[in-house]
Amino acid sequence: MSRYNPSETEPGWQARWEDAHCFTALDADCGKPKYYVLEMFPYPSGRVHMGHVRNYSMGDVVARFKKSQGFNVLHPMGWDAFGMPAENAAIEKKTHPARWTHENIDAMRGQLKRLGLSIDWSRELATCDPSYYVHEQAMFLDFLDAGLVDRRESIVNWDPVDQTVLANEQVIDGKGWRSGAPVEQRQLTQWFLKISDHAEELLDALPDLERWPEKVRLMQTNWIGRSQGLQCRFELQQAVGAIDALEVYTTRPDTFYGASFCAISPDHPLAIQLAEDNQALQEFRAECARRGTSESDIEAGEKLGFDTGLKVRHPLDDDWLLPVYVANFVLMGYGTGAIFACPAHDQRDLDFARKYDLPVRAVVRPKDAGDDFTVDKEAYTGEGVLFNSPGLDGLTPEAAQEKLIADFAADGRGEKRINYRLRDWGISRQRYWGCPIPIVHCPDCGTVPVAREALPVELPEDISFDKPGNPLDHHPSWKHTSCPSCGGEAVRETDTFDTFIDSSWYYARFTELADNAPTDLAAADYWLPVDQYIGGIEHAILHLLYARFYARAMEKTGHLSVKEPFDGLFTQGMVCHETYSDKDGKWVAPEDITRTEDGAVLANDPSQTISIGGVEKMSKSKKNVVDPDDIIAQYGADTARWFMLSDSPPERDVQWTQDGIEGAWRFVQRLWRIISETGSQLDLPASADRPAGDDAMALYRVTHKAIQDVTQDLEGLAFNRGVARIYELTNHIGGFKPADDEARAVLKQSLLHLVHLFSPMMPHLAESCWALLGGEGLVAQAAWPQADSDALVEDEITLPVQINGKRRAEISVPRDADKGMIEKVVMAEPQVEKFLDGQTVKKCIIVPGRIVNLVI
RNA sequence: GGCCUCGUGGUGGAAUUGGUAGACACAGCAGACUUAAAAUCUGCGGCCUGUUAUGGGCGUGACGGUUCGAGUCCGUCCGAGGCCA
Repeated sequence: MSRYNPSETEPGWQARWEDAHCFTALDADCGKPKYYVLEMFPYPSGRVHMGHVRNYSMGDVVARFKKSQGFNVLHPMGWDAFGMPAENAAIEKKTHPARWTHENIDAMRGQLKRLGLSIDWSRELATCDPSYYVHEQAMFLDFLDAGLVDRRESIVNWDPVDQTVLANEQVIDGKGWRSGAPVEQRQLTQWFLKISDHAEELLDALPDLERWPEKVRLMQTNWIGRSQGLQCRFELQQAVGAIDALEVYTTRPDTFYGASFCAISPDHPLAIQLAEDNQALQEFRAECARRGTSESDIEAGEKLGFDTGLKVRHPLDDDWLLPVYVANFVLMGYGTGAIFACPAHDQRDLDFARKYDLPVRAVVRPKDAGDDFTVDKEAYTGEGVLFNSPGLDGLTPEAAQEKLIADFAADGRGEKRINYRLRDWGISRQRYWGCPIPIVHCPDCGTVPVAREALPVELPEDISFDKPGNPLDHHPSWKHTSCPSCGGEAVRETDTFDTFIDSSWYYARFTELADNAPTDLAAADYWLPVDQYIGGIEHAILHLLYARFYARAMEKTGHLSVKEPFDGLFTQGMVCHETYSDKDGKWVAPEDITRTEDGAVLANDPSQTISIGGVEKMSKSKKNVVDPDDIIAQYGADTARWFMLSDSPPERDVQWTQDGIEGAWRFVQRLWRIISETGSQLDLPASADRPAGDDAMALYRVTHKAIQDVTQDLEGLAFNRGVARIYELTNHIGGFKPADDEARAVLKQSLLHLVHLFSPMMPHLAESCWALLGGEGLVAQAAWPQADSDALVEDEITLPVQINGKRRAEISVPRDADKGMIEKVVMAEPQVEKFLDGQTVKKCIIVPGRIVNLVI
């Protein structure tokens, strides 16, 4: 008996699939329902990692399963090919970003092909290819015409290491999401996409995304951050130039009578004006800029204030004057950049008030507290009732807010405002390796769009990375051009797009690689929305929110008919591995160690003990990575895929272990052994009919139960459960001894079904087994088996019998037995009699088909 | 600090969604085959008890509650993780 050798069989089957064009998506008129499976496309870093293997294995199971079920499946692959690492490689390795990227793509395409994924490679695309980004540039001009684009000066997050601007979403804990460097504040002219105009729409549509994880919808809800409040004027006691009042936005107008001071952002026009002839305030503003203004910085950092000496009148009491501070915790980008502070009911305000010795007056008290309620070091933000507030006492904060907003609106002193935390999306990046922004700056005409017939604006190839900053800006000739409007001398925009733009529409591009438009509407209408999108949870906010916005922008400009690009979303967990470190604390790779009974030692020097650390996400920096190529070479793609899908639920993290991969490998061999040994003795046609013999019928039942369960599991993306069902079926088949030809024919059919059921997970092994059993054609093209669910209904069923909720016996009754009959059988059961011990049954609960419970 | 998710054997995890807890797998132990090992096959396996059996008690982070019945629903607490602060 020969072992199954994946390195011999797998490339052969991959060639067969390719020759048969198995995975080429058909046209809309093929007569089949469509199904679009998409996994988040990879960045071409050069190597496929285990996270990719898991992600693409899951997508491939869905694609193969749906294809087998008769759908016209679209399962494409492409490359998120612009971005910083290519430029870093250019600097470090002196290779051109384009060359580095294309070499990486070639290497990774080979790796993905070795995994045996059912991808329609005819639709492959790379975002760095001018044939892709030409459409991105054209759409940008469309967006410009449609009023979706803005260009303005703004304070931006500046990454001093990457020398580029970052969106708020790309700043994590005050640091650049890629470089990890502390982010600085700078004033720059930037291009923006007006995503904040769509904040309400993006928020309102979330509940309809029923096939999205609740968690992702919640994260987006929080990110969009809707708040409702009052905007009103606080009159300045004395005007400063043209400024005679502060426009204040507050979500807590109910706390007006607890007002202690007003605070404005360091970037507020009033602060800027006052600073003109105030050296101390100038220094204070500089200090705030240096400290950063990301929300978490401010929350964690010290609250700083600068007393302007100005006073404003309280909106509810002309005689009540409040001091005006410039404060670092007030953001110009949120609301109006000016707040009134009620220290008793806001922790930041309280910290500030205690520091600068300002009054603290409580106006909301817990329901069971008295009017002597005060606040010391912790602001009271809970529910309660108002007090110390003439005309509002006794109301809940919510009721008081509504009343005040209504009152202010009625006499024109203020208005209700809905605010969103979501900011416009700054898309300018001072980088070379990105899509050029198709704009020309003319000294006479201003910013002028590049003529459509002149697109694409291609990146120059001859560039140098000798200087920091943007190579496009340093290029000797590229940026010099003529104005599309007046024909005079002008310069090109040297910024390129944020790469999140590239990934915001690739799902639409896959539906048809049209030559002269971003999308072919008919194709896009047919395929979109994506039926199942699969990727990492780390993209819950950035990519998924941008893509949702972009689909709306494309819809508005006539490039799409749908607003929501992804009907079903699944976020898979990470691949983790134990970490190892030597006595100096340096990370050690798994292949360099040997496990011992009580720990681990260095493989090439067993005298060196290695300490075993926690199980963490595979990462190069911790060296706890396993290379998919090594695994494929040793065990084959099927084994790697099977292991990635077994055991752990797909949304959770999975731990890569040597035992686990070997277990999967043994199962591959076991399947091959059972099928080839048993199959070779079954020299007769398979029978799909219900058999007469008891043993054969039992096997038939088990097989059809497995078909039913696996189908359901794959439908629900519960790959680990499907795997368990396949193990179960294999165990049954492995132990089955056919007594006659009928049983042999059923066994043969069971084997074929078994092969079919595991084929989405282990497609190569399945083809080998299918061929060996004499299955027709390729499994990859065979129709998914139908469960004979009628056969699963047993005539006799086993019911557990509980007495006072504890299981005491089991009875066997006909499936359709009525309650009276069940009760009779229960009472006749010796075990039951023993436990009843003559006591009377007070109540007899019978749930047909489920359980019997006697209460005594 | 707020919101959300999750706590089940030595381990990863099942549990028809309120109805026999621990499927399936990994690791382990015992046996068969073998000169031996590997591979393979068979069996055992939550904990305690001991009248060795189709027995009893306990058992899904902790404590309460609802229910004939709770891993599942509710409340409080403890712990882990995530998001927003």
